[in-house]
Amino acid sequence: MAICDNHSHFGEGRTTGQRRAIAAAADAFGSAFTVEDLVAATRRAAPGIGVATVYRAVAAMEASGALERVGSREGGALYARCDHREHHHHLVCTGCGKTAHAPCPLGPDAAGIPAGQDGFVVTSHEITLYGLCRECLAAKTEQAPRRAPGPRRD
Amino acid sequence: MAICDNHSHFGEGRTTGQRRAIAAAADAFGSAFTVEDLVAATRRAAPGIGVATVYRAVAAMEASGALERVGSREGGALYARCDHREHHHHLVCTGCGKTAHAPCPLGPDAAGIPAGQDGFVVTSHEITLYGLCRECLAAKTEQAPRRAPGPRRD
DNA sequence: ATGGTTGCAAATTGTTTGCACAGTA
DNA sequence: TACTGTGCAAACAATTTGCAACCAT
Repeated sequence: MAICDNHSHFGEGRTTGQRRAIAAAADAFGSAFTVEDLVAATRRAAPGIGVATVYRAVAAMEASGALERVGSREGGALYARCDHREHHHHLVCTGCGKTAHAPCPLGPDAAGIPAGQDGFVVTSHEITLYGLCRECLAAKTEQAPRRAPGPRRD
Repeated sequence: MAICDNHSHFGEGRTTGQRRAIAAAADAFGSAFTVEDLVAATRRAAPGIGVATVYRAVAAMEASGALERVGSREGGALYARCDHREHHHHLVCTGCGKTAHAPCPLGPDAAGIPAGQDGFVVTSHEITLYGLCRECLAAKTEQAPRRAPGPRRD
Protein backbone atom coordinates (compact mmCIF):
# COMPACT_ATOMS: atom_id res chain seq x y z
CA MET A 1 0.00 0.00 0.00
CA ALA A 2 1.09 3.56 0.58
CA ILE A 3 0.26 4.62 -2.93
CA CYS A 4 2.96 7.16 -2.61
CA ASP A 5 2.51 8.81 -5.98
CA ASN A 6 4.48 11.71 -7.27
CA HIS A 7 2.64 14.13 -5.08
CA SER A 8 4.87 14.57 -2.09
CA HIS A 9 2.87 15.10 1.08
CA PHE A 10 -0.69 15.51 -0.05
CA GLY A 11 -2.68 12.80 -1.63
CA GLU A 12 -4.38 14.35 -4.58
CA GLY A 13 -4.50 18.03 -3.95
CA ARG A 14 -2.95 20.74 -5.97
CA THR A 15 0.51 22.03 -5.37
CA THR A 16 0.25 25.52 -4.04
CA GLY A 17 2.81 27.75 -2.44
CA GLN A 18 1.14 27.51 0.92
CA ARG A 19 0.99 23.78 0.88
CA ARG A 20 4.59 23.62 -0.12
CA ALA A 21 5.49 25.91 2.75
CA ILE A 22 3.50 23.82 5.17
CA ALA A 23 5.11 20.63 3.95
CA ALA A 24 8.55 22.18 4.24
CA ALA A 25 7.84 23.42 7.74
CA ALA A 26 6.62 20.00 8.75
CA ASP A 27 9.73 18.41 7.32
CA ALA A 28 11.89 20.84 9.22
CA PHE A 29 10.58 19.71 12.57
CA GLY A 30 12.73 17.09 14.18
CA SER A 31 10.14 16.52 16.80
CA ALA A 32 6.45 16.30 17.22
CA PHE A 33 4.57 19.52 16.82
CA THR A 34 1.14 20.91 17.32
CA VAL A 35 -0.84 22.60 14.63
CA GLU A 36 -0.08 25.83 16.36
CA ASP A 37 3.64 25.13 16.07
CA LEU A 38 3.21 24.30 12.44
CA VAL A 39 1.33 27.49 11.79
CA ALA A 40 4.07 29.51 13.43
CA ALA A 41 6.81 27.69 11.54
CA THR A 42 5.01 27.99 8.25
CA ARG A 43 4.44 31.67 8.73
CA ARG A 44 8.13 32.28 8.71
CA ALA A 45 8.05 31.35 5.06
CA ALA A 46 4.50 32.29 4.23
CA PRO A 47 3.62 35.14 6.61
CA GLY A 48 -0.03 35.52 5.84
CA ILE A 49 -1.09 31.92 5.95
CA GLY A 50 -4.31 31.20 7.76
CA VAL A 51 -4.90 28.71 10.51
CA ALA A 52 -7.69 27.02 8.65
CA THR A 53 -5.42 26.39 5.73
CA VAL A 54 -2.92 24.67 7.93
CA TYR A 55 -5.61 22.60 9.58
CA ARG A 56 -6.88 21.58 6.19
CA ALA A 57 -3.39 20.77 5.02
CA VAL A 58 -2.71 18.74 8.12
CA ALA A 59 -5.88 16.78 7.52
CA ALA A 60 -4.81 16.14 3.96
CA MET A 61 -1.33 15.10 4.96
CA GLU A 62 -2.66 12.82 7.63
CA ALA A 63 -5.01 11.27 5.13
CA SER A 64 -2.22 10.70 2.67
CA GLY A 65 -0.02 9.25 5.37
CA ALA A 66 2.62 11.94 5.34
CA LEU A 67 1.74 12.98 8.84
CA GLU A 68 0.74 10.98 11.81
CA ARG A 69 -0.96 11.94 15.02
CA VAL A 70 1.25 10.81 17.83
CA GLY A 71 -0.67 11.96 20.85
CA SER A 72 -1.74 15.24 22.25
CA ARG A 73 -0.29 17.89 24.43
CA GLU A 74 -2.52 19.86 26.74
CA GLY A 75 -5.47 20.27 24.49
CA GLY A 76 -3.60 20.21 21.24
CA ALA A 77 -2.98 17.29 18.95
CA LEU A 78 0.62 16.32 18.34
CA TYR A 79 1.74 15.40 14.86
CA ALA A 80 4.94 14.10 13.40
CA ARG A 81 6.27 13.70 9.89
CA CYS A 82 6.11 10.11 9.00
CA ASP A 83 5.73 8.23 5.80
CA HIS A 84 3.52 5.26 6.33
CA ARG A 85 6.12 2.84 5.21
CA GLU A 86 5.23 0.02 7.46
CA HIS A 87 3.81 -0.78 10.80
CA HIS A 88 5.68 1.09 13.48
CA HIS A 89 5.20 3.19 16.57
CA HIS A 90 6.52 6.30 18.13
CA LEU A 91 8.80 7.27 20.93
CA VAL A 92 7.91 10.61 22.40
CA CYS A 93 10.24 12.50 24.64
CA THR A 94 8.29 13.81 27.58
CA GLY A 95 10.88 16.47 28.04
CA CYS A 96 10.98 18.19 24.68
CA GLY A 97 8.42 16.46 22.53
CA LYS A 98 10.94 15.05 20.13
CA THR A 99 9.81 11.86 18.50
CA ALA A 100 11.46 8.87 17.00
CA HIS A 101 10.15 5.84 15.29
CA ALA A 102 10.24 2.52 16.99
CA PRO A 103 9.63 -0.94 15.68
CA CYS A 104 6.53 -2.63 16.95
CA PRO A 105 7.42 -4.32 20.22
CA LEU A 106 4.71 -6.85 19.56
CA GLY A 107 6.48 -8.33 16.62
CA PRO A 108 6.26 -8.20 12.82
CA ASP A 109 2.57 -8.39 12.30
CA ALA A 110 1.33 -7.73 15.76
CA ALA A 111 1.54 -11.33 16.76
CA GLY A 112 1.69 -11.69 20.48
CA ILE A 113 -1.41 -9.72 21.13
CA PRO A 114 -3.33 -11.44 23.86
CA ALA A 115 -6.43 -11.84 21.80
CA GLY A 116 -9.51 -13.73 22.78
CA GLN A 117 -9.78 -11.73 25.94
CA ASP A 118 -13.48 -11.76 26.72
CA GLY A 119 -14.19 -12.88 23.20
CA PHE A 120 -12.48 -9.87 21.75
CA VAL A 121 -10.76 -10.16 18.43
CA VAL A 122 -7.97 -7.67 18.22
CA THR A 123 -7.75 -6.00 14.87
CA SER A 124 -5.31 -3.23 15.52
CA HIS A 125 -3.36 -1.62 18.24
CA GLU A 126 -1.76 1.59 19.10
CA ILE A 127 1.38 2.00 21.08
CA THR A 128 3.18 5.08 22.17
CA LEU A 129 6.37 4.88 24.11
CA TYR A 130 7.25 7.74 26.37
CA GLY A 131 10.66 8.50 27.64
CA LEU A 132 13.49 10.93 27.54
CA CYS A 133 15.74 11.65 24.64
CA ARG A 134 19.46 11.76 25.12
CA GLU A 135 19.52 15.51 25.73
CA CYS A 136 16.63 15.62 28.14
CA LEU A 137 18.02 12.68 30.02
CA ALA A 138 21.33 14.43 30.41
CA ALA A 139 19.64 17.63 31.47
CA LYS A 140 17.57 15.76 33.96
CA THR A 141 20.35 13.84 35.62
CA GLU A 142 22.67 16.76 36.03
CA GLN A 143 19.99 18.89 37.59
CA ALA A 144 17.37 18.24 40.16
CA PRO A 145 14.63 16.06 38.78
CA ARG A 146 11.98 18.33 37.43
CA ARG A 147 8.42 17.62 36.52
CA ALA A 148 7.99 16.55 32.94
CA PRO A 149 4.88 17.11 30.84
CA GLY A 150 3.85 13.62 31.78
CA PRO A 151 2.46 11.23 29.22
CA ARG A 152 -0.94 12.36 28.18
CA ARG A 153 -3.22 9.49 27.66
CA ASP A 154 -4.50 10.85 24.41
CA MET B 1 -0.54 1.20 46.29
CA ALA B 2 -4.05 2.20 45.40
CA ILE B 3 -4.71 3.63 48.80
CA CYS B 4 -8.25 2.61 48.32
CA ASP B 5 -9.60 3.94 51.55
CA ASN B 6 -13.18 3.83 52.56
CA HIS B 7 -14.02 6.49 50.05
CA SER B 8 -15.13 4.56 47.03
CA HIS B 9 -14.34 6.36 43.84
CA PHE B 10 -13.04 9.72 44.90
CA GLY B 11 -9.77 10.19 46.62
CA GLU B 12 -10.47 12.56 49.45
CA GLY B 13 -13.61 14.36 48.55
CA ARG B 14 -16.81 14.43 50.41
CA THR B 15 -19.57 11.99 49.74
CA THR B 16 -22.45 13.82 48.19
CA GLY B 17 -25.53 12.59 46.47
CA GLN B 18 -24.36 13.80 43.11
CA ARG B 19 -20.99 12.15 43.39
CA ARG B 20 -22.66 8.95 44.42
CA ALA B 21 -24.93 9.15 41.41
CA ILE B 22 -22.00 9.80 39.13
CA ALA B 23 -20.04 6.91 40.57
CA ALA B 24 -23.03 4.61 40.22
CA ALA B 25 -23.57 5.70 36.64
CA ALA B 26 -19.92 5.10 35.86
CA ASP B 27 -20.11 1.67 37.41
CA ALA B 28 -23.17 0.86 35.37
CA PHE B 29 -21.35 1.33 32.11
CA GLY B 30 -20.00 -1.86 30.69
CA SER B 31 -18.13 0.05 28.10
CA ALA B 32 -16.14 3.17 27.64
CA PHE B 33 -18.09 6.36 27.82
CA THR B 34 -17.65 10.02 27.18
CA VAL B 35 -18.33 12.67 29.75
CA GLU B 36 -21.42 13.47 27.80
CA ASP B 37 -22.60 9.90 28.17
CA LEU B 38 -21.87 10.01 31.84
CA VAL B 39 -23.81 13.21 32.25
CA ALA B 40 -26.78 11.68 30.51
CA ALA B 41 -26.61 8.50 32.53
CA THR B 42 -26.19 10.34 35.79
CA ARG B 43 -29.12 12.57 35.06
CA ARG B 44 -31.43 9.61 35.04
CA ALA B 45 -30.78 9.38 38.76
CA ALA B 46 -29.96 12.99 39.51
CA PRO B 47 -31.89 15.02 36.93
CA GLY B 48 -30.54 18.44 37.67
CA ILE B 49 -26.85 17.66 37.78
CA GLY B 50 -24.59 20.09 35.99
CA VAL B 51 -21.98 19.32 33.41
CA ALA B 52 -19.27 21.04 35.37
CA THR B 53 -19.96 18.83 38.33
CA VAL B 54 -19.51 15.74 36.26
CA TYR B 55 -16.33 17.06 34.73
CA ARG B 56 -15.01 17.82 38.19
CA ALA B 57 -16.03 14.42 39.42
CA VAL B 58 -14.42 12.72 36.48
CA ALA B 59 -11.21 14.59 37.18
CA ALA B 60 -11.35 13.50 40.80
CA MET B 61 -12.05 9.92 39.89
CA GLU B 62 -9.27 9.88 37.37
CA ALA B 63 -6.92 11.31 39.94
CA SER B 64 -7.89 8.68 42.46
CA GLY B 65 -7.54 5.95 39.89
CA ALA B 66 -11.15 4.92 39.75
CA LEU B 67 -11.47 6.05 36.18
CA GLU B 68 -9.07 5.87 33.32
CA ARG B 69 -8.93 7.70 30.06
CA VAL B 70 -8.86 5.11 27.34
CA GLY B 71 -8.76 7.24 24.25
CA SER B 72 -11.05 9.68 22.61
CA ARG B 73 -13.98 9.57 20.30
CA GLU B 74 -14.50 12.40 17.83
CA GLY B 75 -13.48 15.24 20.04
CA GLY B 76 -14.55 13.72 23.30
CA ALA B 77 -12.41 11.87 25.80
CA LEU B 78 -13.32 8.26 26.47
CA TYR B 79 -13.24 6.97 30.01
CA ALA B 80 -13.72 3.61 31.58
CA ARG B 81 -14.19 2.37 35.13
CA CYS B 82 -10.98 0.86 36.24
CA ASP B 83 -9.32 0.43 39.56
CA HIS B 84 -5.63 1.00 39.22
CA ARG B 85 -4.69 -2.37 40.48
CA GLU B 86 -1.66 -2.94 38.41
CA HIS B 87 -0.17 -2.24 35.07
CA HIS B 88 -2.57 -3.15 32.34
CA HIS B 89 -4.08 -1.92 29.13
CA HIS B 90 -7.40 -1.74 27.42
CA LEU B 91 -9.21 -3.45 24.67
CA VAL B 92 -11.67 -1.19 22.97
CA CYS B 93 -14.37 -2.52 20.71
CA THR B 94 -14.48 -0.36 17.61
CA GLY B 95 -18.03 -1.44 17.10
CA CYS B 96 -19.71 -0.51 20.32
CA GLY B 97 -17.06 1.06 22.47
CA LYS B 98 -17.11 -1.67 25.05
CA THR B 99 -13.82 -2.04 26.84
CA ALA B 100 -12.02 -4.83 28.58
CA HIS B 101 -8.79 -4.99 30.41
CA ALA B 102 -5.82 -6.72 28.90
CA PRO B 103 -2.52 -7.70 30.39
CA CYS B 104 0.46 -5.81 29.12
CA PRO B 105 1.66 -7.55 25.96
CA LEU B 106 5.13 -6.28 26.66
CA GLY B 107 5.53 -8.42 29.73
CA PRO B 108 5.37 -8.01 33.48
CA ASP B 109 7.23 -4.78 33.90
CA ALA B 110 7.32 -3.55 30.37
CA ALA B 111 10.42 -5.47 29.54
CA GLY B 112 10.75 -5.96 25.86
CA ILE B 113 10.50 -2.34 25.03
CA PRO B 114 13.01 -1.58 22.34
CA ALA B 115 14.76 1.08 24.36
CA GLY B 116 17.92 2.84 23.44
CA GLN B 117 16.41 3.85 20.13
CA ASP B 118 18.20 7.06 19.25
CA GLY B 119 19.41 7.39 22.81
CA PHE B 120 15.89 7.36 24.12
CA VAL B 121 15.22 5.91 27.50
CA VAL B 122 11.71 4.61 27.65
CA THR B 123 10.01 5.39 30.91
CA SER B 124 6.45 4.48 30.20
CA HIS B 125 4.22 3.33 27.45
CA GLU B 126 0.67 3.37 26.43
CA ILE B 127 -1.09 0.66 24.57
CA THR B 128 -4.59 0.42 23.35
CA LEU B 129 -5.84 -2.61 21.55
CA TYR B 130 -8.69 -2.19 19.16
CA GLY B 131 -10.91 -4.92 17.98
CA LEU B 132 -14.38 -6.29 18.03
CA CYS B 133 -16.17 -7.76 20.97
CA ARG B 134 -18.00 -11.03 20.62
CA GLU B 135 -21.31 -9.37 19.81
CA CYS B 136 -19.99 -6.93 17.28
CA LEU B 137 -17.97 -9.63 15.64
CA ALA B 138 -21.02 -11.78 15.29
CA ALA B 139 -23.03 -8.89 13.98
CA LYS B 140 -20.36 -8.06 11.51
CA THR B 141 -19.88 -11.50 10.10
CA GLU B 142 -23.53 -12.23 9.60
CA GLN B 143 -24.12 -8.96 7.85
CA ALA B 144 -22.27 -7.03 5.24
CA PRO B 145 -19.14 -5.51 6.67
CA ARG B 146 -19.97 -2.01 7.78
CA ARG B 147 -17.71 0.86 8.63
CA ALA B 148 -16.74 0.96 12.24
CA PRO B 149 -15.87 4.08 14.25
CA GLY B 150 -12.25 3.37 13.44
CA PRO B 151 -9.55 3.56 16.08
CA ARG B 152 -8.94 7.15 16.96
CA ARG B 153 -5.32 7.83 17.51
CA ASP B 154 -5.91 9.77 20.63
C1' DA C 1 -12.39 28.01 -17.93
C1' DT C 2 -12.81 24.86 -13.90
C1' DG C 3 -12.65 23.37 -9.58
C1' DG C 4 -9.70 22.85 -5.66
C1' DT C 5 -7.36 26.19 -2.29
C1' DT C 6 -7.00 30.14 0.68
C1' DG C 7 -8.25 33.74 4.28
C1' DC C 8 -11.04 35.64 7.26
C1' DA C 9 -14.34 35.48 10.49
C1' DA C 10 -18.11 33.33 12.56
C1' DA C 11 -19.68 29.08 14.44
C1' DT C 12 -19.01 24.59 16.97
C1' DT C 13 -17.78 21.90 20.57
C1' DG C 14 -15.42 19.93 24.52
C1' DT C 15 -13.80 21.54 28.84
C1' DT C 16 -12.67 24.95 32.45
C1' DT C 17 -13.57 28.59 35.63
C1' DG C 18 -15.85 32.35 38.64
C1' DC C 19 -19.10 32.98 41.96
C1' DA C 20 -22.87 32.61 45.21
C1' DC C 21 -25.33 29.00 47.58
C1' DA C 22 -26.13 24.38 49.54
C1' DG C 23 -24.65 20.38 52.10
C1' DT C 24 -21.19 17.45 54.37
C1' DA C 25 -18.13 16.63 58.09
C1' DT D 1 -18.91 26.36 61.82
C1' DA D 2 -15.60 25.60 58.07
C1' DC D 3 -15.02 24.05 53.86
C1' DT D 4 -15.88 21.40 49.89
C1' DG D 5 -19.13 20.37 46.25
C1' DT D 6 -22.75 22.12 43.10
C1' DG D 7 -25.12 24.87 39.33
C1' DC D 8 -25.28 28.14 36.12
C1' DA D 9 -23.39 30.80 32.86
C1' DA D 10 -19.55 33.00 30.93
C1' DA D 11 -14.99 32.08 29.44
C1' DC D 12 -11.72 29.40 26.76
C1' DA D 13 -9.25 26.95 23.39
C1' DA D 14 -8.86 23.85 19.60
C1' DT D 15 -10.84 22.87 15.39
C1' DT D 16 -14.33 23.37 11.69
C1' DT D 17 -16.99 25.65 8.26
C1' DG D 18 -19.25 29.26 5.03
C1' DC D 19 -18.14 32.11 1.51
C1' DA D 20 -15.93 35.10 -1.91
C1' DA D 21 -11.61 35.76 -4.10
C1' DC D 22 -7.71 33.23 -6.07
C1' DC D 23 -4.76 30.27 -8.64
C1' DA D 24 -2.97 25.73 -10.28
C1' DT D 25 -4.18 22.82 -14.00
